[in-house]
Amino acid sequence: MPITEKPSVTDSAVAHQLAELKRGTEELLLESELQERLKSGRPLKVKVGFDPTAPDLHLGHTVLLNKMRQFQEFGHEVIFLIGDFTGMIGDPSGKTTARPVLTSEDVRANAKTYEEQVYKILDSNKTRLDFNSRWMSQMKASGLIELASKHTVARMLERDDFRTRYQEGKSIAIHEFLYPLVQGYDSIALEADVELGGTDQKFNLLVGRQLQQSYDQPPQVVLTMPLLEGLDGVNKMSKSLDNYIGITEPPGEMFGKLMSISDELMWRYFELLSFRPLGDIEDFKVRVANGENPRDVKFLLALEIVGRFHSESAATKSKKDFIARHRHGKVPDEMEEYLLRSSEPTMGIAYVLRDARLVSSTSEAIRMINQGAVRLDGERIDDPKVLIKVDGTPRTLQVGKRRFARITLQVEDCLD
RNA sequence: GGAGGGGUACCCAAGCGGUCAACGGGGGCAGAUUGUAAAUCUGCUGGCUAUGCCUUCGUAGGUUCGAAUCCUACCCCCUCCA
Repeated sequence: MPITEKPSVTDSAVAHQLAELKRGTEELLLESELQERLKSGRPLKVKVGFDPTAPDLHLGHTVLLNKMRQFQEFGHEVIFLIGDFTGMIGDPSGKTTARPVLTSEDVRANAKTYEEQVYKILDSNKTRLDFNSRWMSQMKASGLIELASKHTVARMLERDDFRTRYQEGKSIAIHEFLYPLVQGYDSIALEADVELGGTDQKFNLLVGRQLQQSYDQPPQVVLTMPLLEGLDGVNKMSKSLDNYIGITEPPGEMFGKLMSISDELMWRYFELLSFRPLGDIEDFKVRVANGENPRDVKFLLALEIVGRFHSESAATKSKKDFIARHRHGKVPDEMEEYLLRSSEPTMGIAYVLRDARLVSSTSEAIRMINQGAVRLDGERIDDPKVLIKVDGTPRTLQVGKRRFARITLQVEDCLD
C-alpha cells in the first residue's frame, strides 16, 4: 500500500471539476496538464473558434457551447473567438470551396446573431467575444513568415485531408497551410490555456499546442467534443441532412422532434445536451432498466431542452400539447395559418395542401390523400378531388402525424 | 502521351431501339401497430391548368415513325501502361 496524501478539499474539488469537464469529451490532451492548471486555482483562458459565416445554430453546435458553459460555471474565462480573418482562407476541408469574402459589416451582423443565440447557453457576463482580425490584420508579412517557419511541411501532411490529397496527387494550395497556423497563432495571441473544438478540429488544435511552445508559451490543453448525431441517430446533425433541431425552432416542434428520437439516442443526448449531473442520468438508466417507460425519461430531456431555449412554461405547455395530441388525438393549438384567396367558389384540396405548404407539389398532395394521410377538420379525406368551399371559414388541415396548418379560403378581392 | 472502363432519379444500381417516368436495394414519406422509440407488415417515392399533357438517364447535335438504349463531337470520373 503506497502512502498517499490525504486529499485536501481543493484536491477533491479539482477531481470533481475534472470529472465534469471530461464528460462527453472525445479526447482530452493532456489530462495531467489540465489537472495541473486547475490546481493553480486561477481562471483559465478557454478559447473556442467560430466561423464568421452566418450562424444558424442547431443542437449539434450546442455540444461545444455546453462545454464552454461548464468552464464558465467553474469560474474560467471563455473566449468566443470569431475567425473573421481565417474566414478569408476557409478551413481546408478537402473540397475547395471558394469562400465569399465577408465585409466587416457582415461579420458584425453575424457576430450579433451569434450573441443572440449563444447567450441562451453561455453567460454573457463571463463571455469574451473577440475577433482574430484584431491581431491578424496587424501582422506583417515578416510576422507571417516567422509563423510559417515554426512548422514543417511534414507535420502539415500529418493532417488527414492534406495527406490523402497529397497522395492522390490532388492540389493543395499553399495558403491552405496557413489556416492551421493562423488558428494556432490565435492561441498565442490570447495565451490560451485550453482550446475546445469538434473532433474535426483536432489537428488544428494540436498545431496550436506546438506553436505555443515555439513561441515560448506553455502548450494549451486540447479538448475535443464529438459531433452530435442527428435525429436519425446515424449521421451527424446537419442542416443539409435535415436531421437537426434548430435552437430557434418553436417549442412544440422542438419538443416533438426530441420525443421522436430513439431510446438509444436519448442517452447520447442526455450526455451531451443535458445540464443534469451525471448521477441523475445514471439513475434514469437504472429506472428504465427496471421497467420504467423510456418515454417518460425522454419527457424530462425534452422539457429541459425546450425550457432552455424558450421557457419553462413553454416547455410544460409543449408537453401538455404533446400528450393531448398523441394520447387523445387532439390537434395542436398553434400552427401555421394560411389565408388563401380564390376567385372560384371552391378549391381542390390538393391545391390547398400545396398552397399551405403542407406538401411540396400537387402530385405529392394526391399521393398523400390516396395513402390516407390527409385530414380536414379531423375527417380523413380519401378522394383527391374533394373541393373545399371558399367561404372564409377557418379549417384545420393535417398531413401525416406531424404536419398541421390552419387555412382560411377567402374570395379574392378585386384586383386593381 | 498510350490502352481500357464508366457517367441513369436523393444515394447505390439494372436497363442497351418501342410494352421505360425507367427493375432491384438503401434512404425518405405515408398507413397499420405503438410510447410520434425500436422491430414488423403494407403502400408511395418526376411535374402540371391531370383519365391527358410536359420534363428527366453527363452536355450538344444527328440517325429513326420511335432513343436511356445507335452515330458524332465535347465535358467529367476511374483503372492500367509510360
